[in-house]
Amino acid sequence: MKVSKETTEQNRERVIDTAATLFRERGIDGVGIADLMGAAGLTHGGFYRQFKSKDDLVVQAVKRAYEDMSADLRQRLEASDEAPLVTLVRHYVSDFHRDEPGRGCSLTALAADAARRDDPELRAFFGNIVGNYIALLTNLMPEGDPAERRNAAIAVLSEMVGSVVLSRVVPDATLSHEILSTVSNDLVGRHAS
Amino acid sequence: MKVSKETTEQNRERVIDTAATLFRERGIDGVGIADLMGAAGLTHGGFYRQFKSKDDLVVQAVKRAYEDMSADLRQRLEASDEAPLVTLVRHYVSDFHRDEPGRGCSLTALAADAARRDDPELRAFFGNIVGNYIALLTNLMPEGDPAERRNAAIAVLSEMVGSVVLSRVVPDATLSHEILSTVSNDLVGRHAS
DNA sequence: ATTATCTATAGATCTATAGATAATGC
DNA sequence: ATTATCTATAGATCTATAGATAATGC
Repeated sequence: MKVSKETTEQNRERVIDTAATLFRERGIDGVGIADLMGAAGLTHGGFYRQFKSKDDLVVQAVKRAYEDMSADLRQRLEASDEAPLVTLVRHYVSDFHRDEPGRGCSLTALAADAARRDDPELRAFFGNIVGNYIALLTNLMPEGDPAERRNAAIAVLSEMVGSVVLSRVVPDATLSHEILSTVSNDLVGRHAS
Repeated sequence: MKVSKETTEQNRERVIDTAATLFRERGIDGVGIADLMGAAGLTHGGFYRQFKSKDDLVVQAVKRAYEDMSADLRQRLEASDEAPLVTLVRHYVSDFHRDEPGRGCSLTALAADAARRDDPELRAFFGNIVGNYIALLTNLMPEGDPAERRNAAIAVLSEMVGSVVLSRVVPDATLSHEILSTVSNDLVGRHAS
């Protein structure tokens, strides 16, 4: 039952990847250790040699989710001919993002969950995510002095996050899509360079 | 141990009120039946004479939360001299709302939770909440044709909800407050009549 | 010999039900 | 007699731990 160091590391990485997806899909309380380890092809007993606790995994999974989302975003921005802000908004505020929470932004999938937890490390990392998005959007703002651009970035991030949260809870497909397309067009129209 | 019909009804109402608060504070999975009944001054065995299931209570608690929030909002709008949109935004996008999720809007506290549940009645009611907020905000828009006002309403609601969700997860008090004051000023400045 | 993973289980939850109890309301 | 609430408990989770097992890596 022992396994090579390389396989051990792969197993651990696979558990983190699986958790990053499942937590975003089902919420933190919606994923048990046995569930998770089963989904990663292991049994639950091995978990506590890989991680100190469930909270420990949660932090690592949220970090992984953010890294993956950031890398995906970077690729999309490099591959696109449009203004980066337009590419970002069109991708974030989309039916795709709504329907694929497990591959999407933790701010839409897990922020409300995380806000209720008092784990300082988790909360600090969410603070970093928010700060990084604000910094990114501030840089992408086409006009205004630095303070104006930061304010615009905060407004845009709030609108992006809110629209995805609302679109996910609304069961009527027409209204759900209307929210996303309206916000996407509003942001692109208001801030396109 | 039996109790008068009047007291019975009071007890039931108190359980719903307690649930409306606790679910918003701790999330739906964060409140057990025993917890809830204890907080309402009863024992957990009585729960299933009052409600068909936990899901049944969840729907009623979210409805109660919405009714209470709506009544409070109506009072504030009536009592205020400012433009209703300004009063609404200043109240919704505020440190008070951030710090009192148990008395606030379910869209900020529970929408992400609810989006993961497949209870059609719960989802339908969240759809109604979103639809009602959009209708209210559409009416409060100072200018534009109906389609423009509806689009603006959707954008404003998204920004309101997003700002409160973000402010709650950010542990740094300065950044958290900055998000709320920036969004509040942005919305008031952009849409004040 | 070491150790990654396994099986098994402890102890604490959780939702839900069963049956006892005691006060209301016919 | 009816019934709202109580105590007690079933059965299914959940996080976490203990000890067995078997393959790696010295």
